[in-house]
Amino acid sequence: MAMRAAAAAPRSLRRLFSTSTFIPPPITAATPATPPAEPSTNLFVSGLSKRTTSEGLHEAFSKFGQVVNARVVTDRVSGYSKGFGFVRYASLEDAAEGIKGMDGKFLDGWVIFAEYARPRPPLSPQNNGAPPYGR
DNA sequence: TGTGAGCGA
Repeated sequence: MAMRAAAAAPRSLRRLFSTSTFIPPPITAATPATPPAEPSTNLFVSGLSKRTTSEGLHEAFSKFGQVVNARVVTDRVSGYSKGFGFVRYASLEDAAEGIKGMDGKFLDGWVIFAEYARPRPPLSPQNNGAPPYGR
């Protein structure tokens, strides 16, 4: 009565068992999507309004933790906001609270997203932190 | 012009 599911196995799965090459899609491999970075005091905030400034970020994120520094990325030529910024907290726990307290929330009329910033190598002092594309 | 999903000079 019951043993009929095995016989009625999906034809699609038949190939997987007949194939000698067991190559399942690795989950730990590089994913096309953007994986969340590891916990850090540096937060990456996106979805900011063009009118949002670093002060707005600092005040908005300071309500969930001690913000050491907040900065909105702006264009050097035009000076306009790029629509995202960075917020650095005093500790990792404050950063986590800031993410859970501001991620998916409204700021300046726009829904913003807060997450850990990607690990980035520091600038070399020998180059005085000058951009590689600046002769 | 800065109505876009983006990681900083």
